[in-house]
Amino acid sequence: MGLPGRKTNGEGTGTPRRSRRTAAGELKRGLILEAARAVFESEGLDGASLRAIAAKAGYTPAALYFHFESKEAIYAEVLQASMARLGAAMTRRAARAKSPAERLRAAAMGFFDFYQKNPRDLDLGFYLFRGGMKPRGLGAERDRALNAALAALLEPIALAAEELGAGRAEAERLMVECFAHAAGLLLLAHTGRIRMFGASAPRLMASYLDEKLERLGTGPAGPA
Amino acid sequence: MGLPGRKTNGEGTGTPRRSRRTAAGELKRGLILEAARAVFESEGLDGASLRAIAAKAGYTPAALYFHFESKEAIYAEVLQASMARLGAAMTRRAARAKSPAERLRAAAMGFFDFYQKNPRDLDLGFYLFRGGMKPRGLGAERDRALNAALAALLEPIALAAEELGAGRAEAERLMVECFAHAAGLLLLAHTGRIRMFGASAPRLMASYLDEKLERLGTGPAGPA
Amino acid sequence: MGLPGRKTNGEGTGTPRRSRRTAAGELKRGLILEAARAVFESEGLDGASLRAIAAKAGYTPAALYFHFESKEAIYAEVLQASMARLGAAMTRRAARAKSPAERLRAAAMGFFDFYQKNPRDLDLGFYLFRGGMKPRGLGAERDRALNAALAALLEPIALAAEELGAGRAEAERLMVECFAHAAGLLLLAHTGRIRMFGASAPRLMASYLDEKLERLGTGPAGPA
Amino acid sequence: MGLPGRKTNGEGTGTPRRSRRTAAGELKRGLILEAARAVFESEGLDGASLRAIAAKAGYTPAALYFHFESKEAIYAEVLQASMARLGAAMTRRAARAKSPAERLRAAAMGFFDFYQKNPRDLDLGFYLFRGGMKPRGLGAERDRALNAALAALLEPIALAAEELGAGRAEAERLMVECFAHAAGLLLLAHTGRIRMFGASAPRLMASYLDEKLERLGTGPAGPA
DNA sequence: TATGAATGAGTATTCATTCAT
DNA sequence: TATGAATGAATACTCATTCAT
Repeated sequence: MGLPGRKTNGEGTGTPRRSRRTAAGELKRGLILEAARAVFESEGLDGASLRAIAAKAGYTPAALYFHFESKEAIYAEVLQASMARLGAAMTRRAARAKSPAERLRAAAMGFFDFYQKNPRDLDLGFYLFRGGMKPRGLGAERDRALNAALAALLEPIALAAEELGAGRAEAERLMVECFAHAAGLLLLAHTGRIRMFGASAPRLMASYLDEKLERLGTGPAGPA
Repeated sequence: MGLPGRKTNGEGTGTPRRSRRTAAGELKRGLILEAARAVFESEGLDGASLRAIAAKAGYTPAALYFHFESKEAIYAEVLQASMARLGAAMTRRAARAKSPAERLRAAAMGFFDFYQKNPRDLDLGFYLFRGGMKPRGLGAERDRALNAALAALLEPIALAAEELGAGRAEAERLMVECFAHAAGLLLLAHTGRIRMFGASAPRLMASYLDEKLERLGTGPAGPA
Repeated sequence: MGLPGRKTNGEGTGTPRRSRRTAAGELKRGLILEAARAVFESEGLDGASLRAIAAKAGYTPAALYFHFESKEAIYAEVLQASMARLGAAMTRRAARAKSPAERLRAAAMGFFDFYQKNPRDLDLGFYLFRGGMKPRGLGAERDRALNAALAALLEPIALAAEELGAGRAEAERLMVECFAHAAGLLLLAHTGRIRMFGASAPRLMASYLDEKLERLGTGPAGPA
Repeated sequence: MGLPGRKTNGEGTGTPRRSRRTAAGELKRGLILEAARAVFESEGLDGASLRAIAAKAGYTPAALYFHFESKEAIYAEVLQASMARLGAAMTRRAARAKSPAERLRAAAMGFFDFYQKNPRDLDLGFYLFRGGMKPRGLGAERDRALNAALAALLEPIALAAEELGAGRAEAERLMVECFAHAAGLLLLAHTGRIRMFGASAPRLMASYLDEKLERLGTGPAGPA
């Protein structure tokens, strides 16, 4: 009666065997992802079991397997959606910026503030960008996609730096530095290590950008 | 790689109630911690179950409870050992520094390099400093201890900054910023997001410190 | 011996959240309860672990969780079924009684005889009516339900006493006394302490009722 | 190292292989039993693990095996001690009784009150008089001993009844009835089923004895 | 497309007991 | 006489996944 446990797990690469052509199908996928996000939000990463997601979505756990290959696939798509929201937030913010310097600030602070205000998205990002995804074969491809998405998201920072006179290499370096500083501050803030030093994360991020911009104006910092 | 470090291991931390001061006992504790580290290394944090650790150590799961109060206690002690090694590395490095500026650099780069070279310790740190430890009753107390240890480890940075003319507040801010930048860079490097931009994490860290030191020499950055 | 009784089994008791009204499902539930009863019978209450029950039923332990919320839920339902059988037996007996005195006797002796003939049901009752159910959160609610069921079962004794002229308070007292005497005799009989005195439990119960009835006829015993 | 789990369990009957001749040995046995009692008192039956008892006694679990054959053996001896205390309480009470009727009352109420006031002893009695003791071979002999002790304890009731004119058979029957009624009331009281009917257990016991004594005075109830 | 049913592996922890020392 | 160390079996319960229907 129902031989289980034989984790055959697809044909190797990671492309779902489902057709995914019907409009109804897409809609249901969306509802499930919504439910997953809600569960992440309320229960955190550890509480976000397939069962919990299914329950929230009004489905049986088994039903999800028609729409998604695995739990990790759901996680990944939720992260994708999260990054899409992040991108939207950053775009919204950039639209109001008038000068290159303002664009740089808008992009970097947009990134920072999004995660500052949505700590669960941060959780998600940390989790999935790290070793969370077990079936590595599946992960590799998605990893590329996530990297590309991330690069696209951060690109405005580099562009603005170029507009401010930096060379391409320097501009990219600055972009990475901003990303790193933001990530570090967020990590600290998120885990309470910032408050413990009596500091304010957003202010630290802002002043970091101040210094960077000032330096950009002054002149190139030399090759590093 | 084995040496569990100096452990101090007073009477209040998290060891079973009995006396257990025998040399053989301590040795076995060490072997178990070694095994735990190895499991972290090979299986990642999620795979580091009690069973896995016990198996690696050549024990029955139940046997571990003679030596440790709980799984979390093992985790915590492994982390403690990791931080002890970090501290030792930083101290070694600081010993060779002659000027305040060098001391600051030594401390910050010592911190950074340790984790750069021991990515599993980084994993451990990230995991345990975050919400990983569920049973909050135990966790709360240990959290304080870890925070204190961390603060003590980073303090040399602040001290050096003060020697360089910074006020206490500014010095602490700088310390936090260095910590955050290092953490961010490590995170990125660790997850492959740095190479993808063709950058070198240690060089980025070094140049971050250059800028900071230069700014310190120039004069205070104003209140933030 | 199988029939789990009338179970009523509304929507609030202790069954998994889903609809599950399928005939096959109910049947399997019944089989599991049967198995649970059998395990109680052969292993005693302490040996009645989930595993044991599952094994007897031909299931994996995990499978039971599809049909029941928890181990205690199984216990409770087995007890419910037991009480349902008890109720049926008492009702059958009461139907043949013509006078109030006969009704009182029928109720009390029906209660007594049921447990006398089904010692495992007695075990079950003793166990579950005592501190056996650890998770008090669940237990508290169920406890009320069981108390109510028990009270309803014994009520005919009090009613008959009232018909025989007793006031409400006296009638209830008598009911409790009968219950206690029956419980005590059953306990003794069940543990072999009765035979050891060369006495017959049913005869003792019957003569206890004789005395009580005689006393009721004579007049009230005064306040106690 | 250290092949365990092979429950060889003595040579069959239940006589400990220990010598038990030294005075010091007896003293330590006593201390352990004391500890066991204290644990029963504070933790209840389920919390009374060997480990807990050993800890309370200031020993290692393994140490207890020098003094006792098994956990059940400790339980049994604690019960023996409990019954000894019960006997003492009853004797004390009987000493103050002047007439046969008073002696009967003293014995029965002494029994009842002891358990009423020491519910943990009741727990113990219920547990061990029932199927609690797993190694049945061991249990059989002890069972006889316990039965004998119990019979001796209750005998004063029968004796008093004889003094009041009852034949031996009738006297024994009365003794058993009193025992049963007390046991039943205690069970109900102990599990909260008495309060639920708004009755008071001791009062019910007392009035039961009133009726019995009245009936004894009146004349024999005829053979049953 | 979805469900009910079931699985096997896994979770941390407790237990009474044993044995070398 | 007692300990430290270890064991194997047990505990209830969760998980992602599968499959027949």
